[in-house]
Amino acid sequence: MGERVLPRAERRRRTEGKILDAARSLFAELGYERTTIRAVAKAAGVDPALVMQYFGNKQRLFQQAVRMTPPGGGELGPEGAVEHVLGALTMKLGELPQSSLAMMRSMLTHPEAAASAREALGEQIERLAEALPGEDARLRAALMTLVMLGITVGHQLLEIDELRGVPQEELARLLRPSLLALTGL
Amino acid sequence: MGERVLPRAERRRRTEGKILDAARSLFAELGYERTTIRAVAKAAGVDPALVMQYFGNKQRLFQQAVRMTPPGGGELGPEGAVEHVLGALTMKLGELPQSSLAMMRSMLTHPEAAASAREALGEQIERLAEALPGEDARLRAALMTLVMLGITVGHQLLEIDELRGVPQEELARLLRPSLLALTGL
DNA sequence: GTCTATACCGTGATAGAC
DNA sequence: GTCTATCACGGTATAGAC
Repeated sequence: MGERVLPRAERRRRTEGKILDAARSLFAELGYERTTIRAVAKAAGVDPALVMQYFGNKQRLFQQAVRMTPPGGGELGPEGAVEHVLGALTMKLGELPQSSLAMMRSMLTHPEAAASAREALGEQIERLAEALPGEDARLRAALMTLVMLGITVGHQLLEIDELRGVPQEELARLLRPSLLALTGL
Repeated sequence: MGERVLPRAERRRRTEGKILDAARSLFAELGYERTTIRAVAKAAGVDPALVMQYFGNKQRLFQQAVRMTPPGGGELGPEGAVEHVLGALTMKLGELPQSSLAMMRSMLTHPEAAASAREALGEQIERLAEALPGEDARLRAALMTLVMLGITVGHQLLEIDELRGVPQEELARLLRPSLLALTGL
């Protein structure tokens, strides 16, 4: 036989991609427990058993779906750190990668998501701490990170009324003095 | 027959109490989905079907377990509002009522818990907004509330390393200027 | 009235048929 | 390489024992 138009490796890769896209979307919307393998398969247009075949179990499907390359941060002073943190807000409403939303959505109820969240937050805390002066830089960095976590959770996941439709620049403007106060200057 | 030592109404009340205590504890630790009726029943020392008999379904058991009387707040100015918000931190580590933790634990993955959380946060936002000046009092109040939500989630539920063992007074000291900056003074 | 036993359906997971 | 059969577990409904 001649060369196939779509080599099996390529075909497999595309199918995996469809499954992961569907999984990210459902995990982000429903969280780990309420997302069923069967629903992911249906959304991806494949057989449920195929999902198991590819990813082994639900847990590994989740891991693959939320896998993220943490953006490496450069060097910056306290003010730069504040702007960097606020920058997360300036992504427009389509915004945060679905993988982040999926991880956050499940971080309080799924142990694996909690571990991923702790790790991701820990990295951000460490990066921020390097830009802050003083003994308690890590503690202040942790508080800054959790402040933004609270805003993001309330805005993106809980969809608190008071924040609906508020432009991100407005949020950044209101939060900036608050975060600066946490830098310890 | 003479008077019963434990009238059935009293006996029933105690059984319900045991079930609700067990439910609160498990919901707070595991969240809604991972908490099973069977596990609640076992922890309470009763038959699983009895839980159904009393509460109808898991959803209503959850509602009863997280039911809380919101503390009515008095009148206060912006500084008083900040201290009031910070006061939530000063509860010692045993701390937040388990009903609150149960609600927060599930608020991102269980629709009913999300509704309860939105309602509870909305009440606090409204109370804070009354103490703040300016056009955007409600927005500022929402941000203050979400700031505290982020800290609480990171501290109590995610158990972020950097906050472990930090005295609540220290947290309050670091956060006070940040919250004051949000009052819009 | 209070509680127990049992059965049904959906979900994650495994083994094996086509 | 894809799908079916089957199992264990959890939410739920019902029957009936005490």
